[in-house]
Amino acid sequence: MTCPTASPTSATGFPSRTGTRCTASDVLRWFGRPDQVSSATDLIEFQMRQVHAGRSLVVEGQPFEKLHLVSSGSFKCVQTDVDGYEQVLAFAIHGDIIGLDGLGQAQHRSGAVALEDACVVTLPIRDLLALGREIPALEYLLHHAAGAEVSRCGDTQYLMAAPSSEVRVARFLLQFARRQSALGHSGRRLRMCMTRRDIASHLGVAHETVSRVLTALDHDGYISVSNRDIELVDLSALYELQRVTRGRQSRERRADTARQAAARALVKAADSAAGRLIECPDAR
Amino acid sequence: MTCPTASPTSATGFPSRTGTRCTASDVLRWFGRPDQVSSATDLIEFQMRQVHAGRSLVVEGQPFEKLHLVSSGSFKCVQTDVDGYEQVLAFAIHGDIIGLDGLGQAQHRSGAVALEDACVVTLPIRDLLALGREIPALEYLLHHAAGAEVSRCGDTQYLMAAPSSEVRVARFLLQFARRQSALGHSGRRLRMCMTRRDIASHLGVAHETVSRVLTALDHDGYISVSNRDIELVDLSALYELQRVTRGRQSRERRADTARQAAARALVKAADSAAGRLIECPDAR
DNA sequence: CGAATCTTTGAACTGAGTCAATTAAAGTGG
DNA sequence: CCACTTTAATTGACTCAGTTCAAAGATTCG
Repeated sequence: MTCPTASPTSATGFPSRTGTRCTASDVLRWFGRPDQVSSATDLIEFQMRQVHAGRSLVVEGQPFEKLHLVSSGSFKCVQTDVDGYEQVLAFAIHGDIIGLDGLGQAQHRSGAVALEDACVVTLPIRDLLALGREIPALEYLLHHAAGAEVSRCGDTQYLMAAPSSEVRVARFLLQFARRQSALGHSGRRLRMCMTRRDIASHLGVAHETVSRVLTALDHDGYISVSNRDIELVDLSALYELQRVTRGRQSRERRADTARQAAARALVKAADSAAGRLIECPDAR
Repeated sequence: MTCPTASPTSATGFPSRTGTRCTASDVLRWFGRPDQVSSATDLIEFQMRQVHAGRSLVVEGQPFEKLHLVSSGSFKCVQTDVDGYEQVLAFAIHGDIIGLDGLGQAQHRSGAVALEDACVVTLPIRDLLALGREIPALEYLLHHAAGAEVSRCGDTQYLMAAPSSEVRVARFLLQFARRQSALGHSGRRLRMCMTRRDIASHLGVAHETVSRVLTALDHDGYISVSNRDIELVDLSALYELQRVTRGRQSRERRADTARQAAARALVKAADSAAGRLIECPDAR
């Protein structure tokens, strides 16, 4: 869930200090619906909560009582199987809502762990539903978040279905970049707070492979990796690479042809096509 | 989304003829909430629609206006990328709600194609939301469906993240069986209406691999494949196989040891563990 | 009955997993 | 603040599961 019209100002202007309370007006502005703000929404307050790096915000099996709107920091959403293997389902950043898997269920089936010190707005589901009856914008917000969550699952599956690990990583980077830029952040310079192992789990590959692919993409000039900071150097080339569904070319041929001028034209054509799964993030 | 307390009687008793209208009471009973049925819900009618095999119920990019409750038949939910590659996101059967990806969005991002002649109940979202205000059970139904959809995404990711294709297929079969048995159908004898290619797309493997794995599982006595009818012969062995997360044994060793008596005990132990991702379906 | 699609099977190649060892980074405690 | 421990990341070598290409059956449908 990203805010479609968020400006950098509103992003930074959002309250993020612990102990601070946050009004429904703040939340609505945050989601790009300042027109829905009223004196009534000014009076509705939600609690904010700080979560330290490595701590769980939601635990698997916990009764479903509230949703969490990420105000700052980031989380990984995980599901642990009987043998203790941790599957990373998603990464939640700024503006995402955590806990939607519990909607209408008795308990959460996935947990959420903070990847860095973070701050969330707590939205008790009972309150939210009650308020939603009087303030349609709040009800809409919930539905929008749920729909977006389902949609994003499709993106993730598309990501995981890629035949080569190189493509998976490329798609992951582009998806991540796109979400960042939708929030008014840089879509080129990315801070990856998660470990390589987390990324690997999310993509369904070995963590060594993630490491190798990142190194390879760096060598080939697609990206620039420095520890957990990744810069997308050649966005259009990366976009081309990510498109490969099957029977991809060898790295040499790609470097010679695909990455040339033609790429840019193709990106534009693809970008304007309807129903695209991954958009090429704007240069910022 | 499956009905937790559905009995075979209520399943077959649900109206499924085209042209028939279906009341909110029918829908509530269908979802195991007969206590919520009232004279008011008797008066609310929803249209039913028949969809022939191969026809689209929802098209990608279509404006979001309604949800569809599958009354009979089955569907595949798909997302097509710019190059025409079709990613199968899920299979919807009896009792599932199609179109939740559009909730709170302007349009659908995934489509739905009937795998066989099917019948659905059309739930216009405007009506549903309006009715939800007066009849909380209907609102709850929507939320429950949305939460279940998100949860199921986790299952699918777990499925796709499996390191070996054998495990992916095993998990897929068990998931499918579990959903069938939750509806009061057999969890052993499965009718797979989708093509091998559809399964392959959903699992993120080559369609040849699906074919090979099914043949292998048949030879090893796990299942019995006859065209699109698959019988799960040894459920506990299949459950054991599915658990393998990494570094699996060779097929011979498995056949010698794991499939023996020990398996059954392990299944029971695992079955009672909380938070399991895939339950071992009951024998029916 | 023929065309199209789906399914199975074979053979060859290779990408990615596994194991292992080294280096780097991030905590921890004195 | 530095030594020490622990965890994360990188890199190499080896092996094999799974993709790809190809071609032969089976099934479905008009």
